[in-house]
Amino acid sequence: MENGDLDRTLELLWRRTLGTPQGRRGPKQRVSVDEVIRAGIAVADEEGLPAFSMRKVADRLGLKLMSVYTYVPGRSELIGLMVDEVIGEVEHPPHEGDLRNRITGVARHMWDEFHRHPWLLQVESSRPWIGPNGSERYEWHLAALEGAGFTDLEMDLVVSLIGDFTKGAASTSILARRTAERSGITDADWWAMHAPILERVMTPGAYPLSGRVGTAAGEEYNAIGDPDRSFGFGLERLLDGVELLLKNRKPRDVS
Amino acid sequence: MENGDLDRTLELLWRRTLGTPQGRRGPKQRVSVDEVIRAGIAVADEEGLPAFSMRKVADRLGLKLMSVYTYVPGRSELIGLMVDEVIGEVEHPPHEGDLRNRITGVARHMWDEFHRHPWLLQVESSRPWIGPNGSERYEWHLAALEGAGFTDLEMDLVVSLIGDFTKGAASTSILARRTAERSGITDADWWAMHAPILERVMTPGAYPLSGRVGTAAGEEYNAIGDPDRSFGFGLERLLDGVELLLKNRKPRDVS
DNA sequence: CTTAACTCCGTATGCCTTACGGAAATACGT
DNA sequence: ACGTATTTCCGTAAGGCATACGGAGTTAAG
Repeated sequence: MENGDLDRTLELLWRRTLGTPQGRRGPKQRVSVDEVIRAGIAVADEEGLPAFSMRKVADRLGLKLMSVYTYVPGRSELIGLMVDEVIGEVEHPPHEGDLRNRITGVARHMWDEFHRHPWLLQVESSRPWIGPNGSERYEWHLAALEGAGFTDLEMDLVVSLIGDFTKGAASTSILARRTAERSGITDADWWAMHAPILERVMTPGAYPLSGRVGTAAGEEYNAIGDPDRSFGFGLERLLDGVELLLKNRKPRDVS
Repeated sequence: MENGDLDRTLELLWRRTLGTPQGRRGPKQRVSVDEVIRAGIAVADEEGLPAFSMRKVADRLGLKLMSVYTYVPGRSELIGLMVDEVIGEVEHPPHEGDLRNRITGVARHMWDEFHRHPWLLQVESSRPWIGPNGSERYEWHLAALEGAGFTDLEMDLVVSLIGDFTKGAASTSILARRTAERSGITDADWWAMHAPILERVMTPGAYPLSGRVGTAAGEEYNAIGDPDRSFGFGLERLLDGVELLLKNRKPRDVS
């Protein structure tokens, strides 16, 4: 990616023309960049990022492979456009209630988004493509915390904390769902296949806690785990911890 | 993967022979399964999982591509073996001190492991291959919580919480590191390339909080973020939250 | 009505996994 | 001692992938 592609991709993201206003000669484009982006999202929704290919996008648009490259510079830039598009899909509702409510809203918003488009978890991006919807998202996250008593730095740290935890939890949840779908094997079947072999191979009594806790969890969940419940439980602990940070400080401010 | 591969892979993981004790005829194997696993780890360490290929493993061993398949059933099974091998690399120290100390130890142990072998984050696995080192790891995680006053179910939930958060935070950290290494561009340079374009494209004053907090964070970190610090900060909040769960219950037990 | 600009796409390069089958090497059974 | 079953190593081929490059055809500007 050289500078030309950077300019080009930011133009596409912000739907603005910065350089030469693009000549009008030559054949009309058969589809629009938006259609390319939406086709890309459809492919990724259905098959995940590893199976996402430029050819499949082309097929879906009725174009041949190489024509797609006249709309977007390349695969990774298209993915950047898809991400920003998807962030803009659902309105960011105004924040309401106390801090606890606000943060819960932010975390669940992310959680739902990951489940709507699981491939978001497979996009490897520090240094994201900065688009209008991503920018609005960060602003919305910060707005949830504004006025609660955090320093600016703490606001950034808390946003990271929510994001990291939600990302980790969602990734567990989505992996479990995808594994079940793709393999066509339930957790119970999977365990039934492993148990007899493992019994022969493990030293009996070697893992007492795992046995006890694993059994308790297995009976409660009827599965290896319950990702929704883990997310809910973790979020409550996390909120307790964040509230405590403010409680421990506020008395000093008052005195 | 059919049942033959499951048996075979569990045999390899636990270094045990379950079925027929394998005949001794034919040419000797030129390398050992352990060498294959170590070669795989070396490739993954250097290039990451997406670039990890059976051919590169073969090259490193002085074998031709297809010979590797006489040692392990396939790519994903080899990755399973690599994961368990890597988990066994560093001893699990006995847990010491109070709950806070113990959980911190567990979380930092995971954090370090992810940084030692970043490709662990790219292994997509609910339903992991169950090997001896992974089993010992789960037992060790639970042992950190045993006796603190959790129910069995809570023990499982707290382990998930630590894991999810650490995974999310480590993934941010490693992505930042890898991006910097691969691109050869610092965060500052990256921002210097974007800023002038974004200024032209964003409505001025559209993102007041982002501007304020982003500037504060940028000045503090001299980078987009400080993943180590985020991890430390998040872990403290999380520990506060987990401790609170016990504090709120213990008085009832006493009364 | 020429020509510049643009779209669409064929081809080629160089990756990847893994199914299949053949050749060579080895040790067991007799 | 010798045939034969077994095993290893590997060549080939099928069916994927991104993208560089250049050519053919289409359209609008001058």
